[in-house]
Amino acid sequence: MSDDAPAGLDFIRQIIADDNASGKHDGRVVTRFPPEPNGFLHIGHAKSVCLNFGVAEENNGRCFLRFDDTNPLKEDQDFVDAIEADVRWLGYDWEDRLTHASDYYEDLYNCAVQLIEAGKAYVDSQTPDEIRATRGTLTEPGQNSPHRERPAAESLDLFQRMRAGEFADGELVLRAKINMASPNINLRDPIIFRIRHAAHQRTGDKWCIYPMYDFAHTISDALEGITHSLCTLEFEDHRPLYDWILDQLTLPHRPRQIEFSRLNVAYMITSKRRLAELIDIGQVGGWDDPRMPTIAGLRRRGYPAAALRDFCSRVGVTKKDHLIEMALLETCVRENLNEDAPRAMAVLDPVKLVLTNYPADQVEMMTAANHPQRGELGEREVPFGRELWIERDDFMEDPPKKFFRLKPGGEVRLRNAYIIRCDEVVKGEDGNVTELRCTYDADTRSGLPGASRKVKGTIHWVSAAHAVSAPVRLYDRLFTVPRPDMDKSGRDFKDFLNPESLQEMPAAKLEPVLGDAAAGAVYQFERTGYFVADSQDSQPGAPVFNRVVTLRDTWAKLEQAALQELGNA
RNA sequence: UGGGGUGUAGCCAAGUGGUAAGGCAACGGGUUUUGAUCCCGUCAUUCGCAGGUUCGAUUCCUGCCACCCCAGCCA
Repeated sequence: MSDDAPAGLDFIRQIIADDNASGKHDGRVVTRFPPEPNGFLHIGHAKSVCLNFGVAEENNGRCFLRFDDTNPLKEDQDFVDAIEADVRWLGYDWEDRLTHASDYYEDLYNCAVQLIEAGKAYVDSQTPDEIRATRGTLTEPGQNSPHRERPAAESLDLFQRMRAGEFADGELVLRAKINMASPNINLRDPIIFRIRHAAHQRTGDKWCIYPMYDFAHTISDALEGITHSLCTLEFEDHRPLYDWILDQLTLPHRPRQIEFSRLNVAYMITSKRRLAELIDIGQVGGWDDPRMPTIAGLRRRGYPAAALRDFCSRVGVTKKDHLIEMALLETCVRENLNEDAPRAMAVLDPVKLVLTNYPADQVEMMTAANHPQRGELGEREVPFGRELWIERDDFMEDPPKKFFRLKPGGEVRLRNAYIIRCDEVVKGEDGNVTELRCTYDADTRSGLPGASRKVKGTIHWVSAAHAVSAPVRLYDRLFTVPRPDMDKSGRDFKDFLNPESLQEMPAAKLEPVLGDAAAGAVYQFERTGYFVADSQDSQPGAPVFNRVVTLRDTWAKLEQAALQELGNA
């Protein structure tokens, strides 16, 4: 995926390489990506997808896409479909290895029976409150359940009747018998099966008892022959339970769990619960809103899958808590898009410019390259006339030093066309510029010898007579602080929403080719950024554009530095 | 004050007993009809802190400090 010189293997790939060298699994590498279908995948999942599928690919191994569907109350087939689409879009293929924890419900039940018969699990009749109250705290041990020593035969009978539907939700629970005094709370007789009279999206009403994560996940790993079960750090203290389960049961294979730190990107949140909340309150349009950190959102935003893969690879895999700067993600996107995106001109915030010495009825077709570095991408004709739209930002009446764009009496090049001079500034009642009256230098048309005359600035434009109008949306970060979910003062993440995360440009004027942009097509609007024709809202001949990312902008940086200077003075 | 983790530049991240890779960012310079791209250069006498072992430590030992995770019949 990356052609960069390999910087040593990350610790997981190192473990795998060592296992391969020692012949631990006869050289087999089997991994799995195990999402719960209770929401859309986000950028953090992308890291896990790339790791699990990537590591398998690199070692001629296999990777399962396994849905961890053990909680019918929260899960939904729509999420299953979305997750499959996202993984596929990211560029990975699970071939025939699409599985579900629910595929193993019968095995899981049998494993539970095995545990009960071995005296390693018991049915507890305590209420949820009692169980919570006797679990102890971080510093105090828990107390044994009064039913802990219930005879195996009795537990077995109760467990069978739990399955048969004789009890209500919460009435009974199956617990592993480990150690209520363990300093690791996960080992204090964890619940492994609970009653839930709820229809499951795959098994329907067949079951009314459902396994808990630790039990289902561990055994699913073993049944699938997973060699390296990669998960995030918060499961680190579940590993003793994972290993305990493997120790008690007769399973065909012994997987190993390895934990790595989850991906955190500044100004983003990756909590499905919180993302769902943003949708509920109407802050965003849905899971695929272009501002969402979901795979679907990033895709709709115009981020290429290859850029996401590159990002995950550049971020690395460690056990360190980190906060990746957005700049890295944006660099990956720009690098990818710069390669292939055809260039075009679009004026986002237009102001009228009239060439007073240009014939009113004349139209010239200007030749423009579709890519400055890749001639093979061809050229196109762009109509030019007496009245043009230019970017409001590209004119300043009283500019600072080093402003290379248009100013009264100043010259600038119109990209792919002529050098012009600004003669007159027309303003409205409110003092805003309504029109710039300029003259063009006929000798300086692009391609003509006179074009070699140097002027400091080049600006983009669109012929007013030929302009296509289209909605353009500018997106910015959803939050105003790097860690909206980690506020020390206890404020809610919603308190940090960026009111300017979406800015609509209703008057944008595009050059004609852009009017035919196909949904999903990405262009570089020269000097402003990369834009994608929205996959949902674009109609044939009537595109709606989303800004993917801005171009790197040295001028904006200078301006900001100047402002900072003023502020400090 | 229990248990489990983690601490290498602004942000990531290699290195794990022999004297600090690489990327992003930043900053300088060159090319440029995108202030884009591209190219060149600069950017840790130092590896959370304090001791110790050693000819020599980011790497080994001891102590301390900081941060993250865990008390769902969620995953």
